[in-house]
Amino acid sequence: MAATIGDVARVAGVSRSTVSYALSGKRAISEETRTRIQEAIEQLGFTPNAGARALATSQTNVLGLYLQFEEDEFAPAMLQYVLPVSTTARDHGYDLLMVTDPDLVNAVRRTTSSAMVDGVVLLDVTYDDVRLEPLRGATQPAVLIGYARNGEGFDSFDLDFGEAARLIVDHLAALGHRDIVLITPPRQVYDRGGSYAWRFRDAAVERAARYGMRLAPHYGESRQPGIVDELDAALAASPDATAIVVHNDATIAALPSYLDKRGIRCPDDLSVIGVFSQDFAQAFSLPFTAVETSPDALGQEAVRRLILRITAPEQAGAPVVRFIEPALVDRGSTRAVG
Amino acid sequence: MAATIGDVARVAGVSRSTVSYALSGKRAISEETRTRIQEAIEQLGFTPNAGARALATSQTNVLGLYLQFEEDEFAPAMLQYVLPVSTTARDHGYDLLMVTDPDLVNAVRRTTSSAMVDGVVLLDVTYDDVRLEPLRGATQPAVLIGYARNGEGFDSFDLDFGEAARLIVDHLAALGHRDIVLITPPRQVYDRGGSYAWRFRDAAVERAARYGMRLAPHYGESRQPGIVDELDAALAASPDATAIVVHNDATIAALPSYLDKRGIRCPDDLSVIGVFSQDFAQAFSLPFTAVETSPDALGQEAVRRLILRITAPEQAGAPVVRFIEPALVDRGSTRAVG
DNA sequence: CTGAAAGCGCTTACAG
DNA sequence: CTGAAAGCGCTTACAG
Repeated sequence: MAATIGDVARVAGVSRSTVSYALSGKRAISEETRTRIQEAIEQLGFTPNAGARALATSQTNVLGLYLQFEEDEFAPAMLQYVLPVSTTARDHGYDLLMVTDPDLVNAVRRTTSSAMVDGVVLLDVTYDDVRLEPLRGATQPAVLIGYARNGEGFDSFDLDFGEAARLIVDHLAALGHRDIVLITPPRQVYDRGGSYAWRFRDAAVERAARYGMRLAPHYGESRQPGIVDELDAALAASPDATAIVVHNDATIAALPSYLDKRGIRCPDDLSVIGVFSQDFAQAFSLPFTAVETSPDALGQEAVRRLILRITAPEQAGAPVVRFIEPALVDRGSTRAVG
Repeated sequence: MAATIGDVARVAGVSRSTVSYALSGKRAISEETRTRIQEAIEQLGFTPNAGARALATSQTNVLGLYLQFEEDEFAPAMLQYVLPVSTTARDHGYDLLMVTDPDLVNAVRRTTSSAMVDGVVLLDVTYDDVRLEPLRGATQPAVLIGYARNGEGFDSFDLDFGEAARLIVDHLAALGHRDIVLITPPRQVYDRGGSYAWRFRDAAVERAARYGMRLAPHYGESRQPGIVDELDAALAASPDATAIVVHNDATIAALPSYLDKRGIRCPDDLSVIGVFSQDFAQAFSLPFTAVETSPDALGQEAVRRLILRITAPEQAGAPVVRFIEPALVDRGSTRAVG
């Protein structure tokens, strides 16, 4: 069917090894030979067979991206991470194997030990991530987008959610707020071990305590009508709250409509502050001040690091756990009180 | 590093071919030999090398999924199609190579002619889709999710958008509506050749004309503040409109908030009817009657067909263009007028 | 029921 | 500057 390197060699009148070297540039080829080979390649529409190349070089130029679509997760939020990973990989000459098999451990083991991928990107990382075990036995390096307690030995990239919480509480404290509601990720995220959930919440609680502020955390929901019910309940439980902090994608996306419906004016009646990315704000028309989550930067940095570890492990050095610095984007949805 | 079939053979005390046959089940193996092999496999943690297997069998058990993230597209909507494709593929033993390279033609050519994939799933299909040309030369079968004029020879699966439009217009006509606004996909979708855009619009216009109804189409936007501005303009241009039909994901997602803000009650002041999936409705809490777009069914059917064409081409028969039947899901957002 | 061997299409020392 | 050959790790006729 498809042309092989042998066909190219025959048409160009050279040996197969010469064609191979012309392709890789790993040794000098005379100008004339090179053009003959080039012509043969074009004439035959030759592309090297990926399997054969992988077998010979032990490299696939494919990265594995492992993620799950959880029921309690807000799908649009996850997509923000997939895109930069995909783009960055391609920019460096890597394709992406997207693995969504619910049997995580097996999927990781299968794809790594069959040498389908040169490296692994983990999304939806949990505090005790079951995928790390099979990964330790793997020959391929891995990078986590998120943070795992058992992540030792792997590069990790995540937002500094503790710092994000402190930034927000400080901001509200400076404006004079004393009574705050916090909507956290759904309870299932905690159960599953999504550490960003409690890293943010615990830091917020601690910081608020330092200021002597009242801060009431409530588990948010990811689906209607739960989202609205939970908001109602949370606000009813804190009738004097002057601000709401939302660390929950589905809830913040539904908030503009909720506030309208309840006749709550922002920031006049209630200051609002969230945790989401610029892109997310765009897509959902969110007019709220927020800590930027920077999925683009995170994805890009993670993939770059992974590729460095694949191609130049000695340069990559020791595993790094990098918490990127959050920044507050003021969209004017908070105001001074008292 | 990783154990090979030779290692397994040695440990089990059999030949490599016997191990291979034990793996594939393609010939009878004595019970005793089988268990020895099984033990050796487990002891060594053996998984067949994917590249070697691909080289020997000309099969990768990988499907290519080709999509673009367009600026003017509402990302969450696209994800609905990715998920069922991924899930269905895995259910049939296939992994998914996700290709988002902006250089479409080259990406298709490269991945098919290097034999990285056994089959191709095309998303974001346009009326004159440039990816079909390289696909004709490919040895792998392809399936389109969407419709292309130059799609002859390929299996295609899409919603019957013409019928969807007629269903909606009929529904509104039966309720006595005579003056309707239609928000279509963004202009760029038309420019790019997204046929679902005009298939829906043209059918709606034609059907409305038959009833002697006024139907005013407006290009919707995909980002704020354009969405709101365009809605304002569209409604202002049809001050007597009693219903709005929204065939635009970003607009329908923003509509609840818009209606609240403008104090428009639905369906009392305005009947609303959309084109979106059950899942989309859930995620965005959309209380609107709509034509179900069935991304799950579409993705699943498409992948099944593709796999049939890969594994049993003689059974697959002639290429099929399947427009799945739309159904109206009544959520009570339309009412009788006049 | 099992084995020895050829072959899939590349890359890369080894030789010249 | 170029070629002949071994080897990557599988599968599968061919033989027994």
